[in-house]
Amino acid sequence: MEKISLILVDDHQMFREGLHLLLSKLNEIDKIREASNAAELFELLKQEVPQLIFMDIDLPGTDGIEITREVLKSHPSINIIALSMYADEVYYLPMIEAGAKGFILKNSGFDDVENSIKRVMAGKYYYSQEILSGLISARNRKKHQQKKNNDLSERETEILQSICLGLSNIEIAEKLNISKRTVDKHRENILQKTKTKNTAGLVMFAIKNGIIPMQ
Amino acid sequence: MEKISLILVDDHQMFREGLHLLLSKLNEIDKIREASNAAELFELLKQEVPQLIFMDIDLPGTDGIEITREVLKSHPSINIIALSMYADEVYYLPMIEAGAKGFILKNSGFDDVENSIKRVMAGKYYYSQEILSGLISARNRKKHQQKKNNDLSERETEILQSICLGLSNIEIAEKLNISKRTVDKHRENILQKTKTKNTAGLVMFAIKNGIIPMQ
DNA sequence: ACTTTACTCAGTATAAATACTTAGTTGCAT
DNA sequence: ATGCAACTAAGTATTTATACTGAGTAAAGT
Repeated sequence: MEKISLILVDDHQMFREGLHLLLSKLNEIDKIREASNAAELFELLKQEVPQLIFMDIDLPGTDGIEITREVLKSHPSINIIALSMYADEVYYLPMIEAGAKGFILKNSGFDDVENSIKRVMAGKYYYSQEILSGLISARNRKKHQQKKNNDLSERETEILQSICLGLSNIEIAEKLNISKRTVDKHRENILQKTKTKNTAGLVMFAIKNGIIPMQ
Repeated sequence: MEKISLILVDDHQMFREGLHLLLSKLNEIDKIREASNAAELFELLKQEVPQLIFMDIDLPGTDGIEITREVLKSHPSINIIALSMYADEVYYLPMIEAGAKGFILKNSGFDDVENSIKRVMAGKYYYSQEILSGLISARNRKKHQQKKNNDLSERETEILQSICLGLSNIEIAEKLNISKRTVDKHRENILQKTKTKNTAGLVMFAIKNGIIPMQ
C-alpha cells in the first residue's frame, strides 16, 4: 500500500503538534506537513501535492470552507477532511458542499481520525457519528414541536390544509360539500385559535406545526 | 466490564447463524439468542431481558419498526440496533423515531457491527456511514433546489417576505414608503411569476424556495 | 440610440377574506 | 338530562386581494 502524504491546516500550534504526533504513529502515514493559514498551505502545495489534507474550519482570515473550495479547484484529486469544534450544520453543510470528503469533531477520539483516513483514502466519505445525532435530535425536536399546541379540530385542520393548497373558501365548500358560509366561519375560528390575522399567518402556522407536510 | 446478552431477530436462518457465529467470537458477548419473528422474540423476552437486540427491518408479518416500538414500550432499557438491506430513508427514519439506537447495513463489514455494539452500549448512537451521507446529500439537494428558479427581483422578494410576515399591502406600503397601489402591482407580478393564484400560494412558494427562513 | 427591466403609481371592477353576531344540530361526557 | 364542543349556516359590513389596463422614470445593457 502506498504511503500517505498529508498536510495539517490549523491555526492552533498546540493542536497541530498533538495531532501530528498521533498521526506519526500510524504506519500508513509517510509525510506530515503543517500550515496555520491559507498562504502557508498554498506555499506547501507548490512544493509537493499531498494525498490528504486535514482542514480546520474556524481559521482566521480565509476560513476552511473557502480554502477547501480553492484547493479543490486547482487540485481536485486531494482528499480533504474537515475538522471542527462543533457539530453544527452551519459548519458541515457548506464544508461538504465545498467538497470535503470527511468531517470529524476535534473532541471525538483518535479512532475517528483513523477511520476517516481509511475510508476517505479508499474513495469513500466519513462523517462523525456526532453529526448524525445532531441531525436526528433536530428532527425529533421538530417532530415533537409539531405534535403539541394544536387545538384545531379535525374539520378545522382539514380546512387549513385546503387553504394551504391555495383553495378559496368557495372551492373548499364545494370540495367538502358544505356551505361557503360554514367555511367562512371555520376560517374565522382558525384565525382566532392560531392567533394569526390573515391567510399568510395561517399558512405559516400550518407549516410550523406540521399540519401540512413540508420537509 | 459486564458481558452482553443479546437477541438476533431476523427471518433468514442462514443470516442469523452467520452473524451468531461472528458475534460469538467477540469477548464482550456473553449470551446470544435468536428469534425469527415477533412472537418468538416476545417469548424470549419473557424468559430473560437482554441488553441488546439486533433487529431486522424487513420481517414478514409485524415489521421490525413496529416490533421496536412495542419492545421499547415494555422494556425501555433495551438497546436496539436495526439491520437493513437498504440505506433508504423510508427505512431508517421511522426506525430512528421508533427508538433504535443504531442502524447498520447488512452488506457493510463486520467492523460496523462491532463499532455499533461499542457505541450503543456506551449510551451513544451509531449509524452506518451510508445513512449519514444519504441524509446529508438529501439536505444538499434541498439547499440547491431552493436557490434556483427564483426570478423575483429584489423588491419583489422584499415584498414577498413581508407578505409572509402577515403584513397587508397597506402595511407593506407604509413600511417601504411607497404607494399601496405599487405594492398591489408588485403582488400581482409576483403572483404571475410564481404561477400561484393567492396569498397561500405565495407563502408556500416562499418556503419551498427558501425566500423565508424556515428550518 | 435603443431596448429591456425594475420600480413606481393610478383607475376601475370584482372576488375574496375578515369581523361580529346569532343560531340550529349532533354526539359525547358528566 | 344537561351541558359542552364541534359542525353547520346565515346576515351584514368592511377591508383586502385579485385582475386588467395604462403609463412614467431611472438604470442597465446592446
